[in-house]
Amino acid sequence: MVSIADVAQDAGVSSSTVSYVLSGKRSISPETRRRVEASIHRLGYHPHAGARALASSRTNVLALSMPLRTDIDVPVLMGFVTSVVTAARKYDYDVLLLTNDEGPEGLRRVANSAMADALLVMDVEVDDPRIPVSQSLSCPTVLIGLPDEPGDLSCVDLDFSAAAKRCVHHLADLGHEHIALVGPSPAVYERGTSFATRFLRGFTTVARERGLHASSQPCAPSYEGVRDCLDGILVEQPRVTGLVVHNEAALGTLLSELRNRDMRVPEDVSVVAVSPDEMAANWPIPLTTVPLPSDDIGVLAVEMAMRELEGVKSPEVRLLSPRLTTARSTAQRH
Amino acid sequence: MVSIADVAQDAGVSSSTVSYVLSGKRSISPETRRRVEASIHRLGYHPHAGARALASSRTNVLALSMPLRTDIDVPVLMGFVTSVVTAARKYDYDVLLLTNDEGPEGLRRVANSAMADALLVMDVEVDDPRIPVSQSLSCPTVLIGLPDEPGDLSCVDLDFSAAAKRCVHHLADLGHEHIALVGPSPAVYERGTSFATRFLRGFTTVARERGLHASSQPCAPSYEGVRDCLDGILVEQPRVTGLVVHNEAALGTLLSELRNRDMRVPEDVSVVAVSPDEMAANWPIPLTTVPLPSDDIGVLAVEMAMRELEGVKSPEVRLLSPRLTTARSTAQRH
DNA sequence: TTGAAAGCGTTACCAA
DNA sequence: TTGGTAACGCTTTCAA
Repeated sequence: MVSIADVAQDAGVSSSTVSYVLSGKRSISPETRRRVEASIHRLGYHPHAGARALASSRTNVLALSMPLRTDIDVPVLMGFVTSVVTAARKYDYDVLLLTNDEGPEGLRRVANSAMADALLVMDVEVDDPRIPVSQSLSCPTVLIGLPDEPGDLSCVDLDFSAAAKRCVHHLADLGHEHIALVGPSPAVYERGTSFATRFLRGFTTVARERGLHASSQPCAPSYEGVRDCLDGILVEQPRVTGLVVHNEAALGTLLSELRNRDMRVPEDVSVVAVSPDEMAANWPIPLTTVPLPSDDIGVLAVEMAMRELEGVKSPEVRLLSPRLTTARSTAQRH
Repeated sequence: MVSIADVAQDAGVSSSTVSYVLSGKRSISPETRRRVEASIHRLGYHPHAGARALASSRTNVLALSMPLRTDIDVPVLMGFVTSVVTAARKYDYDVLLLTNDEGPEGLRRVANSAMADALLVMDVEVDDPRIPVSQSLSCPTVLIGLPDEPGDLSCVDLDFSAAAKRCVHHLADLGHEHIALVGPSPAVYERGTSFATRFLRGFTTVARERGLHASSQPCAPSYEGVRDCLDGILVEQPRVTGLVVHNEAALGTLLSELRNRDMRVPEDVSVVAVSPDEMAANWPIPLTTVPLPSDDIGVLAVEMAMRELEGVKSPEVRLLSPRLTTARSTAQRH
């Protein structure tokens, strides 16, 4: 392996000079810099990450803890992951992927053995065991999601309460008086994933404010789940004309089941959905949506981690304002 | 930070002894081992990964290179990723995630800077730029997928040719004489992803052998894509009674579009699909499928990498035999 | 069965 | 603007 010493010898300088050329932490004469860079190139030198980490106590690695579930929407998850990795590279960071099957121990292990400089924790639940562990670790941590007690950990998420409110206002503005929420899978509520609760709360609040008749149903992403959910809604609210869908995985099935029941969108029922950015084109009808900006969230999570690593920023909670893009799936009530 | 020297002092032994207690690379008296382990526990010692990597030239990290596409089926991808991470942990390995937006340079960077011991490359294309790079790296590499020229790299994938054959035989055995293949997105063919071609070839070969009338259409995963694809099939083959679907992302839309056109499954048309393991339950009707065993493939990829790292195994190509599980979506031709 | 000590490749401090 | 040189924390060879 070609080391910094080889480069130094080749360029006729000391190894510390080479190091400084690389890091830019002190000024180097143009001539020296040129020679060093030439040697680096000629010898095909690459710094050794382990040696660097040892000497500088910096790994340039971020650990990303990912849930291991089937009831969560996989494309959304993947959106986070890719945007985190891509954003991290902009800061010359790499990403180590942890899954939750190791439990919170993974975070502890990685932090203790100095494999990563900061921790990103996805899909946090209200009472997530990874939270106390992260807090005990004195390693900068950013949570993607919003637990009840973030303590001094940073959080970033979509403002799901505001998102629900936008959906309800939109339907109310169009004259709908009977609306229903198709929520996430029951399992999501049960394990206390806060975005579900926050969305539901926003939904209920504004529905009441606007004097609407509103109900809500969780919805398993299977065909039966969607069918039962629609049955439930139509029993409780036979006059429903507006649907808010907060369940990306069930959306496709739901739309085709509506058609199956001869409920036309938007003539018979308006549909507004929370949906990943990219999916818009995949539906039979352009959907009015509140996009779930997984890219923005991932990028922001990385940026917040970087700020904390630079020591110039204390932990904070950032909730992104939702946008609502209107399309043909919502219309004035007939 | 508590180091190995601290442990050694606390236990009254040398630091090399502590190291050997940890690695098990030489025998230690029970008494010494006990004392050392007690000290480790008491002081909360954790080995420093960077120092280890520097001294041993082993990182215990695997790099996983992931595509960054929207036309690939995301749940399948995620299946690979999670199974790789989980399997890696069994060998005390962690996984560094690379995306293809950095291009093949990511692999080079990670290997050169000794951030990983081996490379796993997902979703390889026939003429993938990551292949020559990997070959030049003298770093054990396992490809997930099967390129035209694997050279001396290991490969693991489902035997897609055999998978197609099973599907066609199944339909032929049920008496279907006019069948069609709903293939992946055109983009997948265009960029030469070999599984698409291998599947198509298997399909065509057996269809001819069995004397069937067969056609095939690529299919974009959008609603329009599915509609156009079905239109195309019904024009070319109005008498089709059997459909082979090799397009996980389009499957849901396709089923609902069939229903929309009053084509009942399986009464009017039998459907057999290549589909991720877990999805089976999500369809309105239990589907006859050839499961895509992403878990098995991920596990196998890790195992092959481990064998190569142990130096006891030379590169090999492993194609997994497909299973076919029958369900209600395929039936005897009426 | 154990210890001493020489690396591993960088960084960063102290001098010049 | 540069060089010398201690760390950094661990593994492993050589000796005992």
